[in-house]
Amino acid sequence: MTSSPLPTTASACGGTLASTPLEREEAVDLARTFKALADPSRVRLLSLVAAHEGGEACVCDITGPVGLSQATVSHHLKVLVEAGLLSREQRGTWAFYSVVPGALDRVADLLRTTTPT
Amino acid sequence: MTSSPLPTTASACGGTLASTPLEREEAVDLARTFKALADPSRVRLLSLVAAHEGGEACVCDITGPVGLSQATVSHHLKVLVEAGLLSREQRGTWAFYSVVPGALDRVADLLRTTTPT
DNA sequence: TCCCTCCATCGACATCCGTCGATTTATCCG
DNA sequence: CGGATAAATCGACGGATGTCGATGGAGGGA
Repeated sequence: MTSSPLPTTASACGGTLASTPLEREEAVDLARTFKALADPSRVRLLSLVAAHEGGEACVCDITGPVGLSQATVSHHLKVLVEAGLLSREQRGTWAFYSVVPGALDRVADLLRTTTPT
Repeated sequence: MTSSPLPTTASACGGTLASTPLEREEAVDLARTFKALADPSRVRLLSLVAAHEGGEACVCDITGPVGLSQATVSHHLKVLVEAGLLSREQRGTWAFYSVVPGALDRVADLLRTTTPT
């Protein structure tokens, strides 16, 4: 089981990163998400998928623009999927990736220090 | 100079990660910030400093709770400072670290997909 | 059936990164 | 000055990670 979706521990407690000292486990969860975003290629891939027509893109759509080999792109997309940031849908020969709705916002909420009423 | 503060490129254009395909340089900037957050120890240190009395803490305050050697804590704090997330103030023999106001919120804004009016 | 396209996986390689003990630097106090 | 405390830096080591070419496997079309 490699599934390690977005961290809900801290957010479930209503706490943000800055409000309470995180426990070791919470910190590991949070860092796992940031680790997925901690690579220029992945950040770029994420934005390319998000900005692509229909909000989804297949590997061949983005291999060119990002300037990486197909193997590397596949690898990065897998990392983003396992982080719960992208979702994958197989359609015929193609694999379409799209941003998981609300995923980025959930991460943003954990960082916010000013709690909007 | 190792100073590489928070990325303003994307935010200056009013664009978030998901709105427009990022250029290579913007992606590198963004990833640099995420890289600083991509380690459980650093995430934990950040929250410990933020939650500490007065919003600041010296190295000796947090070395115990985080369970790492003094050298490692110093190293992580330096990374967080260079990422623009923490600030350092020398006071006597002690070095006090505190969260840079608005730094985390600025990162959160880059992730947000729903643009608040 | 045969082949072509799309993509995931594998194996390998170089580099980066987290961690530590030891040392150095800086500051304060008697 | 001399000793003690706080923290940064150094050097080293093991493990994680990004990248690639090559291979494999699944679909679709002629």
